[in-house]
Amino acid sequence: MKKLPRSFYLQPTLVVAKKLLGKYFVRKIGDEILTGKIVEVEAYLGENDPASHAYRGKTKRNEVMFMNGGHLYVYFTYGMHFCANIVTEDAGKGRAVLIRAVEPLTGIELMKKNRKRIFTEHSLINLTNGPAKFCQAFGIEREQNGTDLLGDEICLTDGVDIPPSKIVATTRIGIKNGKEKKWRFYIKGNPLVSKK
DNA sequence: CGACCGATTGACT
DNA sequence: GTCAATCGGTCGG
Repeated sequence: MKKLPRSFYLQPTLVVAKKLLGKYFVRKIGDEILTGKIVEVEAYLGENDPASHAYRGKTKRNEVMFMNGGHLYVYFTYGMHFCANIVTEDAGKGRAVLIRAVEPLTGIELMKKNRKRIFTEHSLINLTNGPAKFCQAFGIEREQNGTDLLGDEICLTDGVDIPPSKIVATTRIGIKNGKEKKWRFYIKGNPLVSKK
């Protein structure tokens, strides 16, 4: 599986968001390799987007969003959860794509261990079908904020091709401002897409 | 400095 | 369906 080059992340954010569907998110923890196929994302367009953390400019919290594309922006919210974003475009833009859900492929036992909830049955639905669940399963916390996705710890690789007819565009979840924009994308019919 | 609230989740009526 | 958990960022006084 080929690692995505820097140039992939420097494309326009909405293009990257759609192309991220079907790509593999790879996270190395010691000898274990966790892999998940990205099935749901949301785009946040920096200074033009009132829902984005970068809307009011660069701060200590969101400075990673203003690095050049191909870095990981991790933020803490609701006093207990982490969410992970893929930074896009050139430095200074403050744009990123939130990973909302992935389909577990490898390292599933470790993902289960990382999640507090106990998974008895065959169903893996609740393992990674939400932005904070995905972070928990993949062990992504404050420490991973700013990680370069061209390094060894975390990277993205070519996954499977998703034809445009399988991509659904709809409004984003859990925000108040800018909620009319259809900047949430997911793979049609995939059972791991988060619901609401 | 204090009040409010969030790119959420899971437990409970 | 409702709601608490839990804390750091942001905004108003």
